[in-house]
Amino acid sequence: MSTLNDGKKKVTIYSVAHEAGVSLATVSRVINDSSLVKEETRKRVEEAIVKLGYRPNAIAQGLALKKTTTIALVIPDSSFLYMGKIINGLLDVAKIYKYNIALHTTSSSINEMSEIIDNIVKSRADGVIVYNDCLTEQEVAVLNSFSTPMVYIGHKIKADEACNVFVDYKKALYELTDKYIQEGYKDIVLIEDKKNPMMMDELLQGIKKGFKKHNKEFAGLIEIPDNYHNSYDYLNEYFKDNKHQLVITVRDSQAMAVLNACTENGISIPEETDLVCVMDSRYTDMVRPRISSFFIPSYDLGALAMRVMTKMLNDDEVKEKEYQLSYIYKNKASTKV
Amino acid sequence: MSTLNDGKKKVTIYSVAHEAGVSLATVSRVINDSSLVKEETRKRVEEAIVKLGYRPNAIAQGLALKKTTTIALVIPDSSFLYMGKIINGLLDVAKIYKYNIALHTTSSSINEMSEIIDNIVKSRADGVIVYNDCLTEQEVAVLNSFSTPMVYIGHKIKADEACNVFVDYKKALYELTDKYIQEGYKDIVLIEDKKNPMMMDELLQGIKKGFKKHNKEFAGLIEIPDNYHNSYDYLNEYFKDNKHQLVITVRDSQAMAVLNACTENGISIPEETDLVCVMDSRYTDMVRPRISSFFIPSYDLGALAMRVMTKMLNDDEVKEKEYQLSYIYKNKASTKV
DNA sequence: TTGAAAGCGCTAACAC
DNA sequence: GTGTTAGCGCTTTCAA
Repeated sequence: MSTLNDGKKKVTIYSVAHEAGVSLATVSRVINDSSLVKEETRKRVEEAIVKLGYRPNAIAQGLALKKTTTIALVIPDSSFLYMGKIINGLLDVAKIYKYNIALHTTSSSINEMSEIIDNIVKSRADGVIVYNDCLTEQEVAVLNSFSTPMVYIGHKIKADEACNVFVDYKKALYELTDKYIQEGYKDIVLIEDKKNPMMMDELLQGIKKGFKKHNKEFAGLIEIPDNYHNSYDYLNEYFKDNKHQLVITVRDSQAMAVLNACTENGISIPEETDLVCVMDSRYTDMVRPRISSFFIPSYDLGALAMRVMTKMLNDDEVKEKEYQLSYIYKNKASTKV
Repeated sequence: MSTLNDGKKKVTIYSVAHEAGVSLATVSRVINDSSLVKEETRKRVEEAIVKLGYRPNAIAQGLALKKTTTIALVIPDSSFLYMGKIINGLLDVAKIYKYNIALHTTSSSINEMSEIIDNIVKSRADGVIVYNDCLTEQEVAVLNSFSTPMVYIGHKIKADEACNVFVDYKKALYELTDKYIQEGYKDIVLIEDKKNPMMMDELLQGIKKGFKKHNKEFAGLIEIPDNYHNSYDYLNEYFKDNKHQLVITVRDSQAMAVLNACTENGISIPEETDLVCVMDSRYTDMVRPRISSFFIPSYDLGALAMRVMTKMLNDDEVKEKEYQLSYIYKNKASTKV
């Protein structure tokens, strides 16, 4: 009977103004908490708003104010297990500051990346938060030319306009390597992770530095296929003829592939081989033996990134550009040292 | 020296029109691929666009066209491991149709949920894709009153205006239960997952139906604490005095908790107890023994949801409202049957 | 304390 | 083919 919610009633600021018998300017003042509105008028307007079920149109506000209160987030399309915590951190503080998050994922195609940038620019996001390798210098330049504030998660970047939120993986691996060499370990290998080239680079640097300190040279980088099943098959063959004192992997799935391949080839962990997974995940605690790993504060990485972003958006000049968070090494059952 | 990228040059459709010596209407026609533009003019405009680095302002377009080409996605803030694949599927087809995704996560607080809805309405998303339990009927009603197209992922909902994309978990569990009872199993238990009440309900219905078929009554629902560590501790105690023929869990972490707790209490899987994890994940293949599970087509669930959404946005009337995807049972090393 | 009016950048009739 | 103009829904001076 009633036509209240029937058709697509478009309630605008005009409808409210009309209903309340005021001008649209006054309504605008009310919804923006401007103080210069008589209490009585405010009440009338608020009633009209409720009565009509009015919600300000953020798009129109965006046009008028030249800001969208949305932040673009660019992440790789692969591992949501790791990105998940970052996203949670990010969204939690985005909520506090009333920012929306537009999610963009990158697959490897380079062509596609410029489309994403284009998209972000068109959508006039107030800022961009980018994970690691996702952007090239060129793309950063495009963003900069539109003076879009940017924060990088995961590693340091040189771009003038960008802030960085990161963990010092180089240091982590340096310390680990150093410790192991001091314990007399000689045969240390690192399993490559093709999905994280930048991070790999840092890890390698850390290990090399550790070796150099002891006047040795690192030559233990092992390339394996991409996904779990392929890499497991590969390693299953590999460990038929090879054995190492310490194996370091980047992600949990690689560590588990090593664990399974070793076990099935009669190499016991940690008795014969120590195993360390750089990036912690809950699953490293679920397998047996539990896998030693670094706790990476992913949630905080995300939360901090967003916090820094709001800072850039509000303060004109952000003094601090680099924010380093620290890891914690968790010694578990897969290592003797 | 040059001021090209220096200040925040705001290049609008006017700048381009001026640069090309045409009216803004013509520029609009060019960027919208309207055919009625002389080739020569088009070229001139395109050059001006490149020269000035012009990108249409999606916000202004949104205002003029009354659509934003963004879809709001509402998911629980917990497991990105499972949501990850759904998101990937969703984003892949969103890219094809040039839609943006605004990500919203819900924590349990009810208060907060209405804020999210408010936010979505204000942002004038063209549509909303919601995972499972995330919305109450009331909230659906609000969305409907703004005639926002909606698709639900994960289970059937009765809302008139919404489409559903789902997997029939009830049937899956019914079949599983039936098979096991036929094999003579009597002592079957289901571990509760508090994070997925709706899904739990379906699973329970399926099991009960299976029991009823054999004139039995199911009474094996086990409540355990929420996260992995607590539930592992709990189960470690539990399996000191208990043993079952078949244990069913919802997620991989629960299955692994059961696996570890059983093993550490001398209950061997699958010799003494069969273990099934309903929701497949790569990790169920990484532990030993590999855990039997259902393959859930998460990626397709996401992709289909987005596809259905574009359909709703383009066709006025969508005939098909329910889209069922099928699971595949994967019999692995944790089960004898 | 309130209202009138000029944008914000773009699309879409409607003219020419 | 191309230009003119009236919105889209809101914010924000500037007057009153």
